[in-house]
Amino acid sequence: MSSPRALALHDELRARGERITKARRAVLDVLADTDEHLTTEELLSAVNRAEPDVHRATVYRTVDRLAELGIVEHTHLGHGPAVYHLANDLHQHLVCESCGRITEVPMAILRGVERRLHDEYGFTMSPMHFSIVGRCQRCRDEAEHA
Amino acid sequence: MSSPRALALHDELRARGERITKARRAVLDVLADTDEHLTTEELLSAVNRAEPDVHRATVYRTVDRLAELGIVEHTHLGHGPAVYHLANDLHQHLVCESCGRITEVPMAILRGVERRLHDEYGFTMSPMHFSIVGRCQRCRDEAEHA
DNA sequence: TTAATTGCAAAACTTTTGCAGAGAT
DNA sequence: ATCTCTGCAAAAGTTTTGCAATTAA
Repeated sequence: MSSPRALALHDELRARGERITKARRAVLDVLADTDEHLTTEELLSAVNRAEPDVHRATVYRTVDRLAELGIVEHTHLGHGPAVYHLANDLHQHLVCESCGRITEVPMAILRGVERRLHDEYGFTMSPMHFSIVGRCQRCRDEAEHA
Repeated sequence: MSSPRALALHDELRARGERITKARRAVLDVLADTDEHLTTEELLSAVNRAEPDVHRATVYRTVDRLAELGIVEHTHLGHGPAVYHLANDLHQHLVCESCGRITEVPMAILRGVERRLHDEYGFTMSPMHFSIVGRCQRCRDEAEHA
């Protein structure tokens, strides 16, 4: 039931000397199968639908490992737990502090800051780990008409 | 023992109908007295040096209240607890993922992104709540010579 | 075989909450 | 006097860890 995308990841992992277990397979299957950003708790539920015995601690350890390997990334959308997703397709998250809507924007939006931080501060920015908080168009409009 | 800055905040709070208690006084004194960014735990220790009976829960409630009033802000530097500081003097934090060094840069650095997010996405950015993670000059140099 | 990985249970860590009493205005 | 705020204790929510057993390679 693993998608082609998941299968490719299995191969990559094996090539890097990692073991493919039923827990890891299930985690990768879930992540490869969705565009959502999942908390560990959501990930656990989804994994448990396929593999009821996989333990919460294993999910934590698995995403940690996958993160070290650069295969998953996590992001903080706000307070509360981090959300995980596959590491391809990097993008930046805008979170509306009013309605919670999440908008994904290309990393290119940050190129200017990236350049300035590098030139003026010698600081090399990593792909954004945190979201940008603010207010979306719709909520802004609503606020104006109030 | 309250600094002039702290005293001004007492006045502001009273003017806004808030009560000045020994816990709140202590919290404000600590925050007004440092340029550091403190976790609640650090804040608690500092507060307890002056007021040993002030409880952890009260510190949480106090910073929450002060945040609602716009008097303090908190920022996430990385994983782990948030850090609190007085709300004036807004700046953006760069955190080096290698050595942990924190660099403060003026918010102006983000003006370009702010503009693009507004123009292209109708999104109004709030003063940055999250830090920018990356690698500082020194760690970058060290990595190159290895 | 054997070293990595897991399940479990327990703990660690951060934050929140209900409630009765203390305290600021 | 009134109503906010506090201390306490307990719980809730998230993540980590030690260890023995399992399992992929």
